[in-house]
Amino acid sequence: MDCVIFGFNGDQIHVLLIDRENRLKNVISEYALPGNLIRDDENLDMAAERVLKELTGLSVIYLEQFGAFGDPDRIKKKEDQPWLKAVRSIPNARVITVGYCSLIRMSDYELNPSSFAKNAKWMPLNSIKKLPFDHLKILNNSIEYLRSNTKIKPIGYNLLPEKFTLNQMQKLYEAIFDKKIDNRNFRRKIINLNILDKLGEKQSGVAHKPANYYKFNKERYETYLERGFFKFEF
Amino acid sequence: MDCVIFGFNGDQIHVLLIDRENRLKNVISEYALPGNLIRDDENLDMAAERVLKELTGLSVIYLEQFGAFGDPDRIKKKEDQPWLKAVRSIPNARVITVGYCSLIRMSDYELNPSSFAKNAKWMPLNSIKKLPFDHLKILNNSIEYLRSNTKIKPIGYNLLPEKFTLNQMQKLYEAIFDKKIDNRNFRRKIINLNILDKLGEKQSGVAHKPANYYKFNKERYETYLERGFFKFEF
DNA sequence: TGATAAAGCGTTATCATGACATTAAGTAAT
DNA sequence: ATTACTTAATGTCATGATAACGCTTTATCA
Repeated sequence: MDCVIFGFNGDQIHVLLIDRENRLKNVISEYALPGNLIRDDENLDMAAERVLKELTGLSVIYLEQFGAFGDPDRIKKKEDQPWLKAVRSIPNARVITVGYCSLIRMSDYELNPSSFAKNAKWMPLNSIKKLPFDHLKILNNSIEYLRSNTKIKPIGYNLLPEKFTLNQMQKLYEAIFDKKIDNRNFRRKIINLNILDKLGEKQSGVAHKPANYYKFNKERYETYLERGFFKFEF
Repeated sequence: MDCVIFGFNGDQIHVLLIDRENRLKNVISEYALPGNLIRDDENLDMAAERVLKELTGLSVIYLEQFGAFGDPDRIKKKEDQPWLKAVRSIPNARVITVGYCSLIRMSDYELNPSSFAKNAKWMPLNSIKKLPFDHLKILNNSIEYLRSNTKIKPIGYNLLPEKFTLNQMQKLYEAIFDKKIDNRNFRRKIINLNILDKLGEKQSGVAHKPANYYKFNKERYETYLERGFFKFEF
């Protein structure tokens, strides 16, 4: 069970990683996706929730399964052995993992790592070049999943602040798809979905024309999702 | 590891099931998705291929993973116990399964079931109301996967006969989406994809205007897939 | 030779898309 | 008070895709 948690801070996509360092047992500092074994009495969704909570302190997140990974040699890299020996009762047992991912707004969640993981931290997606096991592959698959999913349903509901400006939302899309989007076309498309409410409020204290705040209309957003709808691209 | 193999006979979608009957060990006749345990030395894709081959005799099929299933009680149904006791060394061990699916043309494959499964047979999708374990859930998930996938890439390449008429192809789409499609619009859209070659040949022996045969142009079809493309609906 | 059955063609109105430039509304500096 | 600066916000047009729809063609069969 491994979790890929994407966070957005208004500018960049980040991924939540934990440090597996364990000095007592001679495991050097290294960041990895939060993951652990599944227990016999829980289903996969529950396991994902529990593992994430235990390792990072995060809870009440909607997690989605995006794939299973089971190369026999995924835990055979030399540098991963000390950690396996330190924490697993059968260090070299075959392990198949199921990947779960989620999107959250970074500012909403305080990170409360348990003692198991010495640290949990946000890493900018672009700066992640190396991860233990097959975590890089898992991460890449989750990004692919995220992107293709975003084409099917509008995101942002779990990712943007309660109230936000259209330009913030646009930046989120630009971050996910890693490209510029025309702002007039973006606005037209989003507005026409009719799932946002324009609040009376405006930004204040900014040295330029203040933007209007919007929020998701929960009811219409959910109706929209239920209907199933497609073609959501830029 | 469970496999959902969809077949098309020109009219209806079928699913490949195996009969788990085992008289020696007191297991009564019942059809299930072909599935078995994963071995320690194979990856998931290989396991899916092997399991399918062993249970049904089918090989060289492109299998795609569509999900993992792991409710703790998925193997706890009373009526599934005799079979588990008959074939598993630890009958009540927790089992998580990974689902793979594929599409084939029924006429291409002779079914050569091994001794393990007394019989493999094609069942019309619509007539499947009950399956052991959580196989019904797995089947439903695979259909969902199939449909949403079909929106992203044109199918038929693995499913239609070598040469086929546009109306056959349309029937395939109608079967998958379970709805009528306007034939003029269907033709226009498919033709414009430019991945089919019109053969000179026509049907013969039919009591009406004979249809032209088409076939996939492998090269253009693959170029098309590589580019990645979206919006394939009716 | 006429009935029947499916194949196959073409038009039109509507809608979504992408490309593109200017004005509006605030703060900050002088 | 004026000007500079920065981001928000808006409108149009040409193009391409889509859905809805009716009629003609080509074969077999009676």
